Amino acid sequence: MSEGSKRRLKMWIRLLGVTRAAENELREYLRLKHETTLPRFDVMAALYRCREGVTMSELSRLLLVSNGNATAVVDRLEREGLVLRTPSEVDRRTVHVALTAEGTKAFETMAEGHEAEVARHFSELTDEELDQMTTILKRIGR
Amino acid sequence: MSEGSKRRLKMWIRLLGVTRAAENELREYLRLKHETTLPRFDVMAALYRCREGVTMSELSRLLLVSNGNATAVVDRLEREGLVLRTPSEVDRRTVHVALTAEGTKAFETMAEGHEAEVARHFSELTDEELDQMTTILKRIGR
DNA sequence: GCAAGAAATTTCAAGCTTGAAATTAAAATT
DNA sequence: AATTTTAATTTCAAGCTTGAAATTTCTTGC
Repeated sequence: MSEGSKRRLKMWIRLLGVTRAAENELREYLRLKHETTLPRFDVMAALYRCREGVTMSELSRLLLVSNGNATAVVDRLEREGLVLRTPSEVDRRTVHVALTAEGTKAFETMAEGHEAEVARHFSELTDEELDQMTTILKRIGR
Repeated sequence: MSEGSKRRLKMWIRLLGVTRAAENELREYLRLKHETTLPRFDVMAALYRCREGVTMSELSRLLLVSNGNATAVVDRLEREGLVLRTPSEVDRRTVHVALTAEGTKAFETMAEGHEAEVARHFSELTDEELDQMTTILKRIGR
């Protein structure tokens, strides 16, 4: 194996560790302060960004999860009255999902604290490091 | 909300996306080429790094997952003969887990391709970016 | 128009994951 | 020495996640 691949592997292992640690903190915040979970929050965040609503396929593509997964989480959120499925008029295969008024309100309540937790977790980074990081991550994501 | 917290949030969202994308590729590699899963691979990788074996607590701390999770994955790996639990002599509460000879061999077979996949996924990064990234990630992890 | 193929969603089984409760054992306190 | 506290692990229910199969609908090529 090449030298470069070893260095990339080590970077990947650190990346995974940092991501897991942050996820664990966010999970705890959502559980303790809002009695919800990270997957639910992620779906709601995606729908908040796309106010007009998205199809199930778009949702799973946005979150990089399987369609079965999206279905399951949306099912639960719908049961709780936080999101709404609307069958499309033009294409009867597709479904539009969007936050309800209640869901929007619930998300806004959580989002501020969520952002604060993220900021706290990455508070040690300087502005320059933040820029470098963002630039590099953008390049990886194509 | 402060300007800095918004920038950190955006960075976090990108970080999450990059991590998920890489995980999805690695998951596919492990499934197609080795008929196994990422969680199983992660446990085996941790045990490969600690050849002498670790306790269940150490394992879940290393992987940043719950102990219940570690128990479940180790259960399955043990059923498949890839890892072995050994009760400690000194402290009858603790258990040592280690790869079996078969498990070690299986891991080595997978590891090379895994490293190659990681290298491929991050191939676009320059040496300098790799350094910057690793340095910053180290700082976040304390 | 119709059959074949492609696309969107759901369903399903199996595995993953969490957090809390239960169990067992060691350590600390009285 | 007995009691309390702390620690390591497992168990459990509920939810999360995947990938494959099934279903329904649209599209495409005859």
